[in-house]
Amino acid sequence: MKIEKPTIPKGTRDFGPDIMLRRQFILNTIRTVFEKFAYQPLETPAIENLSVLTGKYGSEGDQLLYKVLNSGDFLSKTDGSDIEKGYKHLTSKISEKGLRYDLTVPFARYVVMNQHAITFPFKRYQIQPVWRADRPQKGRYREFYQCDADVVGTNSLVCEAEIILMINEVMSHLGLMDFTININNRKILTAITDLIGEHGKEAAFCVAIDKLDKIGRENVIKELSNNGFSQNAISNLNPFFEISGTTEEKITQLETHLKNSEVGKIGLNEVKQTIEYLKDFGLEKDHVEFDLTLARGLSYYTGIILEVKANNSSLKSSITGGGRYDNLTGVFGLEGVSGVGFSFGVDRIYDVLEELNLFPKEFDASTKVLLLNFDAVSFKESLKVLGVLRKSNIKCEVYPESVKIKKQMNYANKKDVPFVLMIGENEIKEGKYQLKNMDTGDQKMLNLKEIIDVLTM
RNA sequence: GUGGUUGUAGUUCAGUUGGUUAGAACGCCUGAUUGUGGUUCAGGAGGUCGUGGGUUCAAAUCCCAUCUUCCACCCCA
Repeated sequence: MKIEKPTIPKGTRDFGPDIMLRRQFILNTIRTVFEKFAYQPLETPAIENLSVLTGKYGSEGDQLLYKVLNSGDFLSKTDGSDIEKGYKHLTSKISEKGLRYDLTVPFARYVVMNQHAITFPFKRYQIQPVWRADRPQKGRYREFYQCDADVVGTNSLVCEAEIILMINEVMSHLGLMDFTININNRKILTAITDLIGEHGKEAAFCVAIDKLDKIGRENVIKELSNNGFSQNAISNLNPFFEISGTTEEKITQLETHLKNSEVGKIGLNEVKQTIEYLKDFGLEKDHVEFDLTLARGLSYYTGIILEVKANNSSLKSSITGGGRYDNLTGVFGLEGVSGVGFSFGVDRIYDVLEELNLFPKEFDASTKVLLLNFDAVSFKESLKVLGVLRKSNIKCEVYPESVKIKKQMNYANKKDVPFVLMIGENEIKEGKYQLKNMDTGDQKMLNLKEIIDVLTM
């Protein structure tokens, strides 16, 4: 049999111990903050019925769904003509399940299925991997974690404000101080599309305007024009391009421009109210910047939208995003449930922290002391000592085989174990053990109590 | 889905216009040192040159296909 080198699928990654320690640091930080804000945990299955997933992310999104082939004879429901009808038709016949694409849609599904048991407003957080059949590149993976927190069943803008508080708290715990929370409101974008006379073309408008900082004004105009926006509409857009200044200044300018649009005024008020709440919370620096060009792709947002980017990072894409959706559960038959949520992209946050060298030096997760294994008698005594040390919550291990001391010491060095404990014939006789500090090379004969004192210092 | 890019030892990489037995560093193993590590010294193992096909007297090197890596576009965390 030919031996082939094992590989992992494109866009997926293994997380070795050193990486996992850092990931857990991020994950634990996020989880702690979610729970402090009274969000409750939820997990949903990795695979969902395709009917739950399809049509929720736009036509592009459907392309990026991983479909799971029916088990058993997946061809049993097909015949030759199905192939001729094309792959989309065939897919529906041979695949009924798919990997989840995000955590929001499964959450909506959960809310609908459990509406009678849920007390609204319902605040839940969910930290699980999601999968997208995208082509991988910088900051983009096919399997990645999302950390979502959503509230459903309330329109209160305090939720939006609390999201901004949570983002600030998480970032500051992670040591990432230089970031920007861009916010906007879908209603404002709807209003602008209406005001320039292109009612209903909001989606195309959003996609184009979102790229303003990336491709520039000329190219945005070109793209709008290509998408059927009239010359007149595009020139009507000019005043909006001129909006600038601080968040307050931008809002003031927009108030003039949007005075004839009901929906625009509502959207603007939502932004103002959210910022007002932030002041009430007493947040000193909120990192919030109003950004009229922020649109975000997902089709279900209807109110405030937000996106977080790390400044001074080579990663230009967002590390956190979210917004309000008025009717997410509507597609599953539950109308009138408004929700707002956001999601931390752990994998991207990891990349940023790594690049900016912001990870704490030590995580205190490795072995504190290694017990050397001299011979059978020493080993037996070691097991007793291990039990005592572990009762004192000391991370410890014995080298499992009685090999050369050099090799055992080397093991301690490789794992950055700060202490080794030598339990040999002499030590057992004396009832004291040699504790060696691997950094300084010092070693002392100590009794168990003294050893525990040193190790728990 | 579109365009580009990458692949040689466990790892990071050299490898001339195609020409003997494909190299280095680090890592690994053994010994100097049978109860004391990091350092040093001596020695050793380790490769179907991503895979498959083609051109050639001769291919890591040239051509084709395929997979893989990374980057950009579309879109997104």
